[in-house]
Amino acid sequence: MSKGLDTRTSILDRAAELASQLGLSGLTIGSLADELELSKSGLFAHFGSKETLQIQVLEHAAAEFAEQVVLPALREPRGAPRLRAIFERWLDWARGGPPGGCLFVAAAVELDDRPGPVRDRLVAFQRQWLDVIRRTVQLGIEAGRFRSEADPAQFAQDLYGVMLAYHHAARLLRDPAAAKRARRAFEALLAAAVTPSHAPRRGRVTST
Amino acid sequence: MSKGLDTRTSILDRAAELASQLGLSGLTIGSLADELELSKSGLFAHFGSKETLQIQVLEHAAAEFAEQVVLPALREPRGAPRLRAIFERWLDWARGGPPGGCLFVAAAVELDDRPGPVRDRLVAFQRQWLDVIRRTVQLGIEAGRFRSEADPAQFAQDLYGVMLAYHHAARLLRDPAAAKRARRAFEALLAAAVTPSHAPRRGRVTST
DNA sequence: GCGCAGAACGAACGATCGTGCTTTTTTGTA
DNA sequence: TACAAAAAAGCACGATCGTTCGTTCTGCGC
Repeated sequence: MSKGLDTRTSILDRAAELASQLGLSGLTIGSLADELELSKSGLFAHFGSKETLQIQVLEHAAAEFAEQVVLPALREPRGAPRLRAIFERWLDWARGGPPGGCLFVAAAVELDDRPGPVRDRLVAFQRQWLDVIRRTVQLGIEAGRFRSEADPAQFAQDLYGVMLAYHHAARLLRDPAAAKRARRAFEALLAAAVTPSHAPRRGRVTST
Repeated sequence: MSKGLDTRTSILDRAAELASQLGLSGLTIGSLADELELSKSGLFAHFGSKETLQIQVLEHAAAEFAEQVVLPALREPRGAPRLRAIFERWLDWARGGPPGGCLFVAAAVELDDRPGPVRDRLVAFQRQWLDVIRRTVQLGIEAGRFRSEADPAQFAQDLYGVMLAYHHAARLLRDPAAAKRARRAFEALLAAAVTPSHAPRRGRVTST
């Protein structure tokens, strides 16, 4: 049963790439099969329905996201270092990963009002991820490294905004300064959260 | 030639709604015609191709955006009031407008790597809009209301992030606190930009 | 070597996609 | 009121969509 899993994995790999460019519904079984030099029906048999395929693609991408972003970041010491690791690895994910940008960003906009199990699964993943960010901030507060007035949920939404703005500036507008500005925005966010005694380590962040 | 323009307008109205939910490529001529109780070919004759329809939809939405957001905001006095008007009207647009959220957000993610005239038109619109924000900040600086170190381009990307994060939190996650957090993020952004003598008028923004 | 399960295939299905035609209906005006 | 122009409809096309079915190939335990 190793052969089946092998092709299944390579299907999901390529499917995630395609979906990040064309969306989960723009992803088509026929063209996916062509690219992998499989028959449509042979590929189809692995999943049984397109909806199942879409969910498995999300699942597959989430596993990789956890491996490349979440888990390594959580190994960093709590407080600013861990937050910075989250940000940098997340940025790398959005930058280097698939050619079509982050699959979750594409899926989030595509599914935001299309009810169904695919959307439900995506929402669950996003909530999980925001929870990781929130808990990281909360832990930093409890450790005395972040101000007690800092708001974890606010920080999480703000950080998400930094990443989405990067995605927009870099991918749609092809702005070469997008990453630099994302970093500056993140540092400003972080500087506002750390306690004065743990002043920012990097150069002063004056603008915005 | 009034009748033709009438139906054409109502086609574009409904098409913009549909496209905000299903995307510009998810938008389908057949279903659009059904909803408007037109024949597929009758509707099609107005545009000649689906690509033209997509571009006209963008054009149509951009005109409405200018009318509802840009122009009114530019009538406010320069500096913080104008910036606040931009933000609030933009937020209203994303909130109230079409049932599927902001069409430009959907299109931005959908088209970010699908070259062609539709993408080109969208990029032009987005650049224009970011330019308005940048110039607004720049004018505020020149008027002495914003710090001279403030970075207009940085502010524009950051503000875009606030809006995108709102969109994500409100539309995908159905977070009822999304708008409140977006406002807080905006006020923090603004507070960091205004000159100390023009201190924030609203309550102190401590968190984040 | 035989038999069996899983994997892949080829062909076909109904539906719908965007897009051409030709014909009919509606509209504005002389 | 008649008539040209514009708008809408009707019909058909090739392609592609997701899906189903029966068949063939492949690898592995007995």
